Amino acid sequence: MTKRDENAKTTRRKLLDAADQLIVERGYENVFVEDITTASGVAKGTFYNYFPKKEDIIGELEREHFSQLNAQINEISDELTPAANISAYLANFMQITAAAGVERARGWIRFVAVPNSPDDKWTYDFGKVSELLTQLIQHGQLEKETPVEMIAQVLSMQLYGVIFSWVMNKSIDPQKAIQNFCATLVEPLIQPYITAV
Amino acid sequence: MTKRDENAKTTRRKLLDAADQLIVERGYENVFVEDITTASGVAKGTFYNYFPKKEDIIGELEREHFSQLNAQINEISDELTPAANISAYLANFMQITAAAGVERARGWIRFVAVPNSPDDKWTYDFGKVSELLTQLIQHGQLEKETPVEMIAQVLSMQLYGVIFSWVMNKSIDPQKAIQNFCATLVEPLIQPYITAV
Amino acid sequence: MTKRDENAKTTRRKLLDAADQLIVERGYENVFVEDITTASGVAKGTFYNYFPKKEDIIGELEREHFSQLNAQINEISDELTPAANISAYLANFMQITAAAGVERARGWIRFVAVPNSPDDKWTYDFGKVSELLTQLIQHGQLEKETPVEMIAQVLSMQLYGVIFSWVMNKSIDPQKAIQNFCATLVEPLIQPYITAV
Amino acid sequence: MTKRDENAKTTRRKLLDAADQLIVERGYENVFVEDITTASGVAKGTFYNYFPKKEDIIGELEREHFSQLNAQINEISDELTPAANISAYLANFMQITAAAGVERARGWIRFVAVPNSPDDKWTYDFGKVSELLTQLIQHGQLEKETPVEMIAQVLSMQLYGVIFSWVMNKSIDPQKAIQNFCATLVEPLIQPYITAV
DNA sequence: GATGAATGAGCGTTCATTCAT
DNA sequence: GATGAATGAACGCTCATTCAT
Repeated sequence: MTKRDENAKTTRRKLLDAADQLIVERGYENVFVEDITTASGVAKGTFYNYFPKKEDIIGELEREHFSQLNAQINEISDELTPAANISAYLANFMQITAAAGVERARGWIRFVAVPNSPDDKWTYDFGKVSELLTQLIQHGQLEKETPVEMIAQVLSMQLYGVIFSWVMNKSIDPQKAIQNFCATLVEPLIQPYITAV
Repeated sequence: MTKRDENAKTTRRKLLDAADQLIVERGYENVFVEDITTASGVAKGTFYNYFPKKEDIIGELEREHFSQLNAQINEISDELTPAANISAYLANFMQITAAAGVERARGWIRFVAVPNSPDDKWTYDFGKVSELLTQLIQHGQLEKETPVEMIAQVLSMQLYGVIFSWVMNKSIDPQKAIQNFCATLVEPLIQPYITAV
Repeated sequence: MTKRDENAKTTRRKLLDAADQLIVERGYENVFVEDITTASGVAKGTFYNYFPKKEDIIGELEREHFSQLNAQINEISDELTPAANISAYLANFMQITAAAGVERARGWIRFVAVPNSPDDKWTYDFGKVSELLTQLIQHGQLEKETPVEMIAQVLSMQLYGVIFSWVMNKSIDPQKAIQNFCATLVEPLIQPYITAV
Repeated sequence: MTKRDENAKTTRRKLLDAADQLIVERGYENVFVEDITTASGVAKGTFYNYFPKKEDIIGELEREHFSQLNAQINEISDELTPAANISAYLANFMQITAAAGVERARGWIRFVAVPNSPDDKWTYDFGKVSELLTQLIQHGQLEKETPVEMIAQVLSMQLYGVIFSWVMNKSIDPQKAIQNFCATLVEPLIQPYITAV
C-alpha cells in the first residue's frame, strides 16, 4: 500500500471515528458534517470524498458495528444444553450491543426507523438466529421438526424489544433483561423440540 | 362554551387531524408546520396559537393515540385462565397498534428514540401491564409472590420487540407474532405463580 | 389594499429592483441571493417568500422588461409607407432594448440560451412582427399574398442578430445597425407585396 | 516527436474530445472538470497539466471549431454573380454551424455572452465577411466604392440572428432561414455596387 | 507528466419561529 | 384569535483548484 493510500485510509478512519464519537454524544441529527470534519482535522469537502451524502456515513458506521455481531460465530457447544447454547448467543449479542452504548443503539433505531430503510437489519439478525437453531438441529440437539422460523422470530423480537426498551428508558439494564428472559422462557420455548437423549 | 371557544376547539382539532394524517403519510420529519396549516385551512401563525413548539403537536397526538390504549380497561375475567387474560390484553394492545398503521408506529419510534424523549411511554406501558398482573393477583388468579416486575418487563419488551420488528420489516404481521408468543410462552412464564384451585 | 399587502408589494419591488441593478452590474451568475437581499434591506429568507428558486427572479425580470416591448402598440400610420411603418417598429424595439443596456441584453441571452429555456421569447417577438405585417395587410398597405411568416422571420432574425452582435462587441451601436438595415433592406424585402396605389 | 510527446498529445486530444462531446450533451455549465477527465480516462489533476483554467478548454474548443470556418476559403468564382458568391459563403457557414448541432451553438452563445468574453468571435466573423467582399472588389465584381463595412455588418448580423433564433427555437431550420435571406435580400443589398459588365 | 486526495470559499435552500397588522 | 410576511441561523453540498506523492 502506498503512502497515499495509507493517508486516505487514515482520513477515512478519522472521519468514521469522529462521526461515531459525536453521534454517540449528541445523536445523529445533532451532528453536522462540519462537526465531523473539524473533529477529524480535515476540510469540510473532504468528507464528501468518502461519503457522497451525510447519511452514508451512518450506514457505514452501522455496518462496522454489526460486523462485530457478524463475527460472532455460533459456537455450538455439545457440552451445553440447547437452551444454554441459545442463551449464550443472546447474552453475547446483548453484551456487544450494550458495550456500544445506548446512544449508538438509539442511532440504529432512528436510522432503521425511516421509510425505506436502506438495510434490513431485521432480516439479518433473524437470519443469524435461524442459523443458530439450524445448527442445533444439525448437532442433534433439536428435533428436525423444530419450527425454526417461529422460534427465531420470538427470540429476535425479544432482543429488539429489550434494546428498544433500553433506549426509551436508560435505567433498564439490557443484559439483565435478556438474562431474565433466558432464565425463564428459553427452556419452555424449545422444550417440545429437544431431542431425547 | 362561547362561539369563539368552539371555533378555537375546531381549529385545534383540524390541526391535530391534519398533522396526524400527514405524519402517517410522510413521516414526522417530512411534515412541516406549513403543511399542517395548509391542510387545515388556517394560517401558518395560527399553529403557534395552539402549540408553542412544533413537537408539541406530536406529543399531543401521541397522547391522544395512547388514550385509546389507556381506555383499554384491564377487564379481568374470572372465567378465563390467567394466561388467557394476559393474552387477551396483549392481543388487544397489538390490535389497536396495528390498526393505527405502520407509519404511525414508525413515528412513535422515531419520536421516542430521541435524546431526552419527552414522554416515558415505556414507563406507562410497563405500568399498565404491571397493573394487569396486580389485578390478577387480587383476583386470586396469581400468587402474591408473583414477580410482577420481571414478568411485566418480559411482556412489555415482547410487545415493543414485535412493533419494532414490524416497522423494520413491513411484511411481518404484528398480530400474528403476538399471538404466537401468547400461545407458546405466556403459560410457561406465569406457570409457577398460578394459584392452585 | 391593506398596509400589509403594500409592504409585501414593496418588498417584492425592492427585490426585483435590486436584482435588476446587480445583474446589470455584474451579470446573473455573479449575483447571489444574499447580495440581492442585502441590497434590498431584507433577510435572506425573504427572497424565498417571493421566488421559489433563484432563477425565478430572472424570469420575472425578463417578463417585466419585455412588458415594455409588449406595450409597444403596433401603431400603423396610413400616412407612412409600409417600409416606414416597419422601420419605425424595428427602431422602436431596438431603442427600448438599447435603453435597457447591454448587460441586460447579455442577461437575456444567457437566460434564453439554456437547455429547455422556460419562455419562448422568439415565438413572442416573431408573433409581434407577424402581427404588424398582418395589420399592414389589413390596412391595405401590403398585398394579401404577402408571405408574412417569411418576412417576419427575416426581420426578427435581424433584430436578434443585431442584439447578439452588440453583446459580443460593445462598440457596435445597435440602433445605428438596425437603422442601417432599415434603410437598405426593408424596402426591397417587402417591395413585391406593396399594394399599388 | 518522442513517445512522451505523443502521449501528451493523445491525452490532450482525449480531453478535448471528451469535453466537446459532453458539452454538446449537457451544456457547458453542467460539465465539470471531473466529468471530462473521467470520460477521458485520465486523472482529475491531469486536466490542469493542459488547461490552466477550466474555461481554457472551451476557448480551445471554440477555436478548433471555428478553424473549420477558417479553413473555408473564400473561393470566389468568376463564373458566379457576386450575389451568388456571397450566398455560397453564407450557406457554407451555416452548413458547418448546423452540422455542429444546436447544443454546440448554444454553448458558443453562452460562452460568448459573458462579461469580458475572451475571444471576439464577432470581430473574426465580421472580418471574414469583409474579406470576402474585398475580394469581390478585387475580382472586379463589386465597385471600389462598395461600403464593405456596412454590408458585412448586415450579413454577419443576419448570420448571428439565425443562429440565435435557432438556439431559442429548435424547430427553426437555420439553413433554410439563411437560404431564404439569400434569395430575397443579398441581391438588393449589393445591387447598387455591382459593376456594370 | 500523472495521479487523486485535500481543500474551502461559496451558495442555494430550508423551515421553525416571531410579530406587526 | 387569525394572519402571513419577515426572519436568519443552519446546513448540506459543489466543484474548481492545489499539491504531495
